Amino acid sequence: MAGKAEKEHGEAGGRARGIDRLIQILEYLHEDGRPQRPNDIAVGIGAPKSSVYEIVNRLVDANFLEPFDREGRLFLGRKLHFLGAHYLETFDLLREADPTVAALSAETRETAQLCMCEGDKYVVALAHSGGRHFKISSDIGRPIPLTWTASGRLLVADRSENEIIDFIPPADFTLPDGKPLATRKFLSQIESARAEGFYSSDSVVDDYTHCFAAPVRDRDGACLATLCIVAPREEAKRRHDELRDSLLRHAATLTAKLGGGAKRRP
Amino acid sequence: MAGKAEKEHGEAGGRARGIDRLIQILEYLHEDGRPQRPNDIAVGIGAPKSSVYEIVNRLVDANFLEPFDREGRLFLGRKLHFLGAHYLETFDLLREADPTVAALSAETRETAQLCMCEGDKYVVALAHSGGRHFKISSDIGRPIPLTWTASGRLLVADRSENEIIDFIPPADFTLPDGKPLATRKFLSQIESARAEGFYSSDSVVDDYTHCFAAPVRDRDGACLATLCIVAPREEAKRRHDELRDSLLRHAATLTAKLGGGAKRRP
DNA sequence: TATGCCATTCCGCTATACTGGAATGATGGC
DNA sequence: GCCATCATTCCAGTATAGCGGAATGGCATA
Repeated sequence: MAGKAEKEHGEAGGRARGIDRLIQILEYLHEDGRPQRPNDIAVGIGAPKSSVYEIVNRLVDANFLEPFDREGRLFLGRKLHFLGAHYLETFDLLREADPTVAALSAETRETAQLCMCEGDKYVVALAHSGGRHFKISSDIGRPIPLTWTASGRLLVADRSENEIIDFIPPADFTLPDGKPLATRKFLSQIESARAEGFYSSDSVVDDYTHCFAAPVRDRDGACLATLCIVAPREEAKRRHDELRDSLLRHAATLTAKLGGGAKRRP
Repeated sequence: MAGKAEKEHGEAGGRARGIDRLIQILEYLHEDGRPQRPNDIAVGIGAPKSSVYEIVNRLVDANFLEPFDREGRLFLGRKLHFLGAHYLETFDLLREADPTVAALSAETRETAQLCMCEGDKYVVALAHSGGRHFKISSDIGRPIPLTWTASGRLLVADRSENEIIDFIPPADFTLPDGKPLATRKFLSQIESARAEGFYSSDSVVDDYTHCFAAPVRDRDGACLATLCIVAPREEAKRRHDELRDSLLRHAATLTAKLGGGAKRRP
């Protein structure tokens, strides 16, 4: 589960099994983000065309993929939405969190998200855009280095310094602009996040947003996820305290709903 | 694509391919609705245990399945949520409809849904529960005969009588209580729904709700989906006109949004 | 501790799914 | 119209994925 010795499946070498091809195809479309032809997919994942055509047809039959246009492009299918919705209903954290995220977004009129670790990366698990149609970032489920986000500081804050260094891939200490993030600096930011139970910073992914993050804890006090607000920098500065308070209040409510809130784990 | 000569994949006979097993497993968990052990899944879909264990492990690695408890039960995984969310963003109708469904639900304080055809069946594609926590029906994506629902009348109303009879499997003219639905009656209900641009009736699936449905149309006037309200029968009777008007208004807005030139992005 | 039941893992065999490459079809430029 | 280019489908061979069955492990109850 942890992020160390991750066995690679879609590996090079001999022939691959259908299952792995299937997973590759879905993940590829998800990551690439745009509808593609079977041929493009084959090239994209480096698989034989004949195999991809064969599997893709089966996936269309099952509504895991869906025809997108008349040029033969395909994209993720409706069935995935159905399965995903079912997952949400069953998974306590997200089920409970969804109304909270919606309420926070409605109250602040900014984009609100629930973020989590996925392996050694950060992902947005839920998002509600604020009133303005600024285009919700909406990269739900797209993994990003933990180091790039305010939430990341909180998500790793339960670990010791050594564990953190061990946990985060060295490559992730390079920011999107190519500049390095000093380990020492990162650790001290984490220390501050841990102490405050809150962290906020300008996004390093874009040039115009500021992100506020607060931890959502289980009953052992472990940080399961972060609730966060993404706002234009202007707005974030002007309404800093208001947004922070709103965020902290909702995060506390959600933690309470989950039966959490105790201190640290034993 | 239509619902006639559907080639069966998970069929009996020789050995099955992994892809088909995978799809079977996910659909089985979705339909059964509760977390299961690999062994239960194997029995449930009638597949060899060794195969299911093997595939299930791979699916857990890929987060398509997720450990559910410490007794080894598994359920649909987070990745499915991510893929499903991505589908939603890309699919105009659902992306546009989501705020409408939310608004309708908020305004009426009843459960609101967007329903569509899936092959020759009816499915709920989006749902927002009303204020009360009556437990949202929330069978998102679970196929139901079109004949069982108010929405079904509208969803087939674009077809001729012969086409309808041809389209709907004979078995679906049996209602959940085992009684038959007369073809003639069904057709005349459709005629009425078509004329009114609205249909409402008590649910035949349960004994305490009433369902209001209105069409959402594309620019050619075809019924893409229905917007609907599910309310307790008491409430539905008392607030009948109010709920109908609210529904029709939102359905018209949504139709306008889509007809205004909504297009898919390349 | 012994016993029975069931879930899970292990293992060798072989039917077949995946593949490479070639044939066919579609598209667009000239 | 006639190529050139690329997407898609067809096909036969073989590496291997899926299978059955047997071994192991877990967890009760006696």
